[in-house]
Amino acid sequence: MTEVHETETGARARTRRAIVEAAVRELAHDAATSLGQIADAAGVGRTTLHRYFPDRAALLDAVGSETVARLTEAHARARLDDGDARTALLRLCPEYLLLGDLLTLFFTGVVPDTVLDEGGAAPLAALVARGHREGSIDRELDVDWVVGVVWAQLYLAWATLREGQAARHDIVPMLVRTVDKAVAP
Amino acid sequence: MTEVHETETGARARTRRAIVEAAVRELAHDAATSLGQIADAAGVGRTTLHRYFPDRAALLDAVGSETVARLTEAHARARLDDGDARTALLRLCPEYLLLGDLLTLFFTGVVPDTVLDEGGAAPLAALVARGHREGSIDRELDVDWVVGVVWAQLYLAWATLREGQAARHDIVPMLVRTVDKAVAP
DNA sequence: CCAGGTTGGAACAGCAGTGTTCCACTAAGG
DNA sequence: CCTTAGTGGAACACTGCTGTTCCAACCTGG
Repeated sequence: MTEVHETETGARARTRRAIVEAAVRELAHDAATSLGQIADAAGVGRTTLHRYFPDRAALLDAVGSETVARLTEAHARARLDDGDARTALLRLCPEYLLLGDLLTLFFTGVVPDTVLDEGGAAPLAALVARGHREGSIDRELDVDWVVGVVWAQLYLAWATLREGQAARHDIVPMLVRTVDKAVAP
Repeated sequence: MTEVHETETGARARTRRAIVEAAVRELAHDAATSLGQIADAAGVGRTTLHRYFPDRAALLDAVGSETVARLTEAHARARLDDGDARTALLRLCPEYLLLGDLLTLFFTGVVPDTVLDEGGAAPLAALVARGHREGSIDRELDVDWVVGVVWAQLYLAWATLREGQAARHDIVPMLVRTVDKAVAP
């Protein structure tokens, strides 16, 4: 994790970003997309894609790193340490929802879980554990189960949003409501 | 839907079942498995597989039919019309969980949603609508959202079970508990 | 026992994706 | 202006999957 992509010349950084973003979009839509498809979506030749990412695995790695970075930002914005754990958890939901397609990649396992365990998933588990100690989260439910329920509903919310079956301002209240009720003691 | 596979000679029916079951297992594990992989898992030559299912689409169709059939059985066992809707919904959860890998196929969209809409998914939506009328299910939540929450948690429960991270007798109570709390008014 | 139904293996052509090389083109910076 | 980093396209070999054909072996019931 000592890459210094940020310091590369403008053009390179821009191209790299375009490819990673297109990869996220296309992979979320179909985990088995071809590299050619991703290159097209990025508005870039397949040759160029291979110049930045020698093979599929390298591109997937980059997508993984992107995921962890965006996850970390979301944690910061939700201020997980402020107030009681359940309220913090409900603050986190809309932030996670902003991750969009990354949620799909995370959930469908396109990004290897190992990447995420190394810092992406830990804060949420810690938050739930705090809720257990405080008593703001149902102690009858395993930490893993609570984490799973939150992720599952987030993925559902994103899928609904993406399909255009409901608007964000309709979805978020229902998401928060069902998560709240499910995990409350 | 006028196939008469049941009336075929013993050997043919047995082989056919073995292939479909292996397909469910392998496709749940990896939606992009090759037909050769499925044939191996079924303990059958690839030639034989092609004899029963000319191409991939035909096999997927068969898996879809299997899904609808098993779904219908589950609905019958749960007696969806007995008692109040929320209680019936909670009865349905363990029944659905018995579907195992089929849950994964359903959820990951390996089986085209159109197949399921034609009879697989309707009863659940109808049940939730009844719950809304009765008042046993939270009216603040869309029917679609409630259905989604149930499916998402079922999938989570099955995934946890399949990974061996928890036993069925630990999972089912938590599943029922979170579904109940989430959908209760 | 033996004829018909059933099977598996080998071999084939076709296709799509991958990763590579090479070369010509462009545009931005010194 | 002219160098140079960055790019895209064409072509290539290679791999793995698909769907097909053909044939030898096999049981299994009559």
